[in-house]
This record gives sequence, C-alpha cells and structure tokens, in this order.
Amino acid sequence: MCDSSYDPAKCQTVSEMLARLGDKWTVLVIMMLADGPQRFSDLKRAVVGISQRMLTLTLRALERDGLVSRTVHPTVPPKVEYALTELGRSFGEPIKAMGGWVFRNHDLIQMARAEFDERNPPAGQKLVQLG
Amino acid sequence: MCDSSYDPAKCQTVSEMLARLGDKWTVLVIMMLADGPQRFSDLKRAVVGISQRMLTLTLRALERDGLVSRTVHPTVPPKVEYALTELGRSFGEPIKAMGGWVFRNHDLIQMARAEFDERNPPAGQKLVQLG
DNA sequence: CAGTATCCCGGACGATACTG
DNA sequence: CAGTATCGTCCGGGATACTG
Repeated sequence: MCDSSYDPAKCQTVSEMLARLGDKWTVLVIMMLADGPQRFSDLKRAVVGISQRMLTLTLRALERDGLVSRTVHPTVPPKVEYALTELGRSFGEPIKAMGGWVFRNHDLIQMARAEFDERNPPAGQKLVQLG
Repeated sequence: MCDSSYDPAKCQTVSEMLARLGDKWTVLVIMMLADGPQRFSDLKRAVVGISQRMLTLTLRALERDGLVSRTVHPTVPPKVEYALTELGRSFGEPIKAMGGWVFRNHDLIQMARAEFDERNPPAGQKLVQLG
C-alpha cells in the first residue's frame, strides 16, 4: 500500500485517517449521517453517550477533511445541518470493507482470543488444578 | 454494515478492530510482518520510534486476535519469531482498501483541509487585511 | 439550539531499570 | 535477546457552566 509508489505525505494521511476511524465516535457519527442529513441535536441524541464537546470535535474533524458538510440556517433558534459529502459517502466503501472482513472472521477472532486468554492467565491467579 | 443483520457482538468487534488499527503502531508492525517473519529485535529496529513496551503490547494484542503467531526458539540467547497468520494476511485486504481510498482521494482531502483552515483561522489571530 | 470555555481525572505511553 | 516492572507525564475526553 505504502510500499509501491511510496509517498510519505500520502502515507501520513493514511495514518491520520486510520487514527480518526479508530477513535470512539467518528464511525458512529458517519453511520448516522449515512441515513441522511442530521441536525446537531439529532446526532447528539442518536449517538448515545457522546458528549457535546466530542460531537463538536468529531464533526469539525470530519468537516475539515471534507467528509461532512455543515450548513447553518440563520433562523432563531439556530438550525445546523450536517451531511455526508460525496467524498464522505465514498468513504463508506473502505469502512464497509473493514466491517465485512470482521463479520466474516468474527468467529475466528473470538476463538483466537479465548484460546489466548486460556494460555495466558488473565491476571495473577493460582492455577487451582488438582491441588 | 452493522445495519443489516444487526449483531451487537460483531459490531463491537468491528469497533475494537478499528480502534486497534487506529493506534500509532499496529499498522506499521503488520506492514513489517507482511515482508515475512521477524524477530522481536528486528521489529524494534524497523519500526522507528517504538518503545520496547509498546512493541510488546502491540504484538500481544495482535497475537490475541489471532493475526500474528509467536514462536519461541528455546536457544540461548532466546529467539522469538513473529509472523502473520493466515488470518493476519487476509487482514491486509481491508487495510489496503483504506489505503487505496486515501491515495485516490488524497488531493481532495488536502484541498478540503486547506480550505477549511482558511475559513477557520488556525488560532486567535488578527485578520491583518488592508488595515 | 448549537455551540465555546474551563476544570479535572484516568489511562495511554515513554523512559528506565531489572530478569531468565 | 526478549521481555516484565515501575514510575512519571501528558492529554483525551467527560462534566459542567456560560453565550449568541
């Protein structure tokens, strides 16, 4: 990926986007917006557990990267609508690729984890086995 | 992705894998291992800037998820080899999908950022414009 | 309603030292 | 060599209060 036609700048962008995807809220917000434009308060309500602060920061980051558009309706009270841009919608592809892979391999992953946790005692505990 | 055939457990695994991908080192380690099995110290040297601690933690996490295998050669001094499993190699697909998307849209992203940063003053600074 | 500002805590991570 | 243990720092992010 970053091996062929190596471009440090682009590789850094890859890291940045991965880091963004990796945070707790971004994907959830994108998924909500995939259903269509949403107001700030709608998102706040839909994305359970997100704080006002984090919703703002998440949306700002997505807006900055051009994945989300922000349109202010100068009414009173204010009304701000967020929507996925064309770029934002196309971003669904790689996300779906990730999601698809996990779904296909979910059982293998869980089995691997169970096996690992069995081999590696979860915490300091005596192996009570036959005494 | 998580909309159709909704399964909370699988969706959580998706989040977990995304979070893993999002951290600073995981992808770099996977890319190194894509070239073939590597010893601990080789990885340490190859992944510039990673601490011993973080390399260990990263490898443990990947091992637990079944993406990486760890084989100890009981020699002296010790020799431990890490390698991608079949599952680990298949994980390259969605990663490549992400990377491909970013590469294709790199310029759009950069332009969006530049535009955003122009509209939104980077920090509190006077707009020195025509005085 | 849709934010921004401030405070504050827990966890992530680097640095360092020690061990089989 | 390949770790584990311990310590200290930094900052991500939640809670709360205030504003246009």
